[in-house]
Order: sequence, then C-alpha cells, then structure tokens
Amino acid sequence: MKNAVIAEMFDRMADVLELKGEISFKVNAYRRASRAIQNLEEDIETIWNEERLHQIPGIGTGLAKKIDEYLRTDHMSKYDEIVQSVPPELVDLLHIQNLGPKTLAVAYQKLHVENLEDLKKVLENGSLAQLPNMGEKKIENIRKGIALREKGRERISLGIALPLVERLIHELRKIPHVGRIYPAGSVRRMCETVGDIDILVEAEESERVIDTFGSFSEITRMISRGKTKSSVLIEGDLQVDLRVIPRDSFGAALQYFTGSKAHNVRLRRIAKKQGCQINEYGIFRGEKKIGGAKEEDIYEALGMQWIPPELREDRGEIDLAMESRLPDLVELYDINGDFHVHTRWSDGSASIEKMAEKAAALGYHFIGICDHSQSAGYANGLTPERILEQIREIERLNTQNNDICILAGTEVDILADGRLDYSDDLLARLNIVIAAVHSGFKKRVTERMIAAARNPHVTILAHPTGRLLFQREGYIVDLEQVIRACVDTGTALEINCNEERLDLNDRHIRFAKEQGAKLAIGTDAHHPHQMDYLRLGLGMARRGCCEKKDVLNCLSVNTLRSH
DNA sequence: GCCGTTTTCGGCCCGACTGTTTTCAGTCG
Repeated sequence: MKNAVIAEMFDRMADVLELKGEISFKVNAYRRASRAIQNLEEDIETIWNEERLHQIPGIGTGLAKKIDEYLRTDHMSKYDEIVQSVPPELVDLLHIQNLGPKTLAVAYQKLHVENLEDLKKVLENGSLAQLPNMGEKKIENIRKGIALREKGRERISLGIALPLVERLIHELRKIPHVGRIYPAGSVRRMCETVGDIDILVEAEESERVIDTFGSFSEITRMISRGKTKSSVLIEGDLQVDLRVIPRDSFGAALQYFTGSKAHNVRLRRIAKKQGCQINEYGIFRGEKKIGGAKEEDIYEALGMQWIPPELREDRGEIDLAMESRLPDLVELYDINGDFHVHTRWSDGSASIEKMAEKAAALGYHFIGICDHSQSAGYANGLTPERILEQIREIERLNTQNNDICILAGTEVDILADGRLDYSDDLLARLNIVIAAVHSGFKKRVTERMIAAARNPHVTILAHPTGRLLFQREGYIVDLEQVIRACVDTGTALEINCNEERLDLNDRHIRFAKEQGAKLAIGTDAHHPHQMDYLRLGLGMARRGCCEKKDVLNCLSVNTLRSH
C-alpha cells in the first residue's frame, strides 16, 4: 500500500513550495491532495489500476499524472526536482513553532541557514536579529520553539488528553456567569492523538474567564493572552488554547474550532455557493446573520443534518448529511457492557467482584472477565486448572448477585505456531474467548489470526494490528484478509481502548464495518477506573461510522449468550 | 494545482494575536 508514501511526498512538496514563496493556493492544493490520499480507505494502487484517480477530490490532471508516474516507475520526477531544490534539512525547520516559511526563506537566502545547527548559530551571533521585522521577542520565540521541538513529543494520546481536558473544564465551571464549556478541535473529534487542546467557554464577560484561567496552577508558561483568547503550556508542554465566546455566536465558534480544517473548508465552499458566509461568529446571508448561537444553526442553514464531531474529517460525511443519510452513530447509553477486563487472577489489580461492581456502577448489564492464558507467564497467565477454578468462582458470584451478569472468558494467546493456548474443550466452557497475538509479531501473523478467527469458540480477535502509539508499528499482518475471515466466521474484531493501543483505529473500523464485520469494544482494564476508558473505544467506533447494530457491546445479555 | 448548472479563467476561508511597526507582516489555528 503506497498511500502513505505518496501522501508524504505531496506534503513534503507543499513544504518546499511554501518555503520557495509559491502562491498559497498551489501549496494548499498539494496539502489537500496529501490529506485526501491519507484518508483513502482503498489502496491507491487499486484506484489507479481502475483509472479512478480523478475521482479523488483534490486530484486533478497534474497530480494524477505525478501519481501515475510514481506507480509506474517508482519515481516522481517533479518530487525530485522540487525537493532537491533546497537543502533537505531546511524543510524540517518549518516545524519549529514561531518560525514560518517567510522568515525561514529569508534566513536561507540571506544567511545561508540550511539546518538546525546553522539556525542556532545565527540566533547566537545576532545576524538573524538584523533581518527586517526581527526584534528581540521574535528571536526569543524562535528560541522557545527550538527548545520545545528538541524536547520531542509533538502529540499525545487521546487517552492522556481527555482526562486533562475534563479536569480543566471542571475548574472553569466554577467561574460565575459561565455557560456552555466544550473542548473543540481534535479532542472533540476524538482523534486518536492530540497535538493541542482547545477549550471554548461561553461567557459575556471574557476577561474574568481569561484571568482565572491564567491563574491555574497547571500552567507552566503563558504563550499569549488577549481579550478573548489565551494560549498556555501546561504540564508536559501541552498547549492549551482557551477562547471565550458570547452566547449568540457560541455555536458558530464551536463549529469553527472543532474542525477538521478539511471539513470546514468544504463547508465554507458550500456556504459560498449558496450565497452564505460562515465564520466563527455565525452564518451570514449578505449582511444578515441567520444563525450562530447553536452549532446546529450552521448545518441547518446549509440544508444538511447536524454532523457528529467524530465524522468531521471530509471523508464523505458532508454529502451524506446533505442527503440526510448520516449513520445513526452508537451512543454511550447503547453500551450494555465491557468485554475485556483483567483481574488479580492474572495481572489485574482488583478482584472479580470489584470489577463487576464498577461495571454495575457504569450501568452495564454484563462484564467479560478475560484474564491471560497460561503461556503469558509475564502476566501471571492462568493454567487450565486455575481457569476452571475461576469459572466456578464466577458461577458462584453470579448466583449471589443479580445486578450484573459476569461472563467467564479468557484472553487466550495465539501461539507462535498458530495454536491457541487452551484446548478446544476448555474454550468451549467459556462464555467469551478473546484471541490475541502477544508474541511472534513477524511470524505468519495473518495466517495465525485467520486460524483463530476460524476456531468456533473464538468470539473476538483482540487488538488486531498490535500497534502501540508512538512506540510500535504493529504486526506484519494483512488486515483485510483477517477482516474478511472474521466476516465469514462471525468473529468480532476488538476495539481495544487502552490509551496506547486504540486498536483497531478509525479507518480500519470503518473498513471492517463496510465489509460487514462486527466490532467489540474492550477496555483491557487492569484496574476498575480504567473501565472509564470505554469512551475512547466508543469514540473510535463513532469515527468508524459504527451504529448500534455493528457493536456487540449493545446486545442484551440474552442475545449475547445466543450469539 | 484544483475546480466549475453563475465561471474553462479567475477564484481559492479568514480572524486573533504578536511584534515590529506607525499601518502591517508573519504565524497560527
């Protein structure tokens, strides 16, 4: 699959063109094409083979020709020409905060800055400060940008960001005369990783909110502070942008700052065609404001359904909304249980009872106890004798407690030789079997996972790609084949909610759903509080267009038992 | 470089904030 490579090439070309002062529209055309290719669910080579490149929005004659050349010859002459026209390391400097293409271009032309080393030198010797429009503060800001970049970590997992956002919102709520408070941006869209946090606060008196926010103890540095907007860094150098918005334009601002950028650009074009204009203050027909207090105003005025934030990526949701055909996304209240939790029996930190209590507190009807199997020595995996004992214990608890149905299960290892870690006889005695690859990541993984899916006792395939965010690419596996096997056998694919996993991700989920597969959300909780992370998996499911019928967690206990 | 039932040429989203200016350029989102 060459989608990522080609998307990356176009993005790189955009960077260089921007640096060379090319008109912004051309730069944007490359960026838009890059995003469109990244968002493809199909292999671009398939699309190319079927001569459908021009159907990709943002790909016209010119870019299609470049893609064609690359797929035919493994080479793109325009890419070489553009990228080789500037020193390779120069382009990377564009990702330094407060240093944009204009400044960098001048530094390159006048001071021959070609890499980070050079940049630091001209900062030190004062020659950068001699350039026009350069003052002490700009120099200082570029220094800070470099420091931030050298510390690394550009994005964090949604699982880290979300609790942080909730804490900030909790504090902001205490300010008097404050109305709606929402996270915006990638957090509201439930993107798997988050670059910064946007929070919108509804209030007429903005200064009090800005002042109070500025006094929060979490803040490590104030970046900017205006009348309606404040940017700060909080613990771990995460940027938080706070905006204070009056009531009558709050909806428009929420729409605007939720993004995504691609979604908004598309929406604006449609508005323009209809003789309207959208900005962060509202939607206007001529001089007349026709909406803006509620987010729904914007979509309604354009004659479309309100679009859930998780879908706002310009992946076809706008067309669906225009035709009133948006999926009815699965909601938190549809969820009847969690399939994948661990207890003290293996490597969890709580008893079965404690996990069940937490599930009941969440309003669930069932919980799947799925401790590790015998080969998982590192995780205190259960021998056949111990899991039989655990089944008896669960039966005993179920007779005592009617609040919640505890399902006896296992997270059984798919061994390197393709067998499962328990006998079929033993697996047959369990309510749920989650099969998981924990070793042999490069050994015939596709084959092993398909074999597991074909085992009649296996209910769910755990974390199907094995990726760990920021750490590990995942198994060498042909996921499309695995998904098709799951469709054939009625095996569900897991959406693992662990903050580092989020596996399957949104695109895979959408593909699986379209193929007719079922999804099962599991928190993989090793402690009761981690069961709260179900909403991460739910976010992924929603981003993947899942409806109630696609998600096993929405089944009642009885239907689930027969399933 | 893309796009089009108002256009095959002439548009392409736009405002806040900062910093360096003295009316605006650059950066960001």
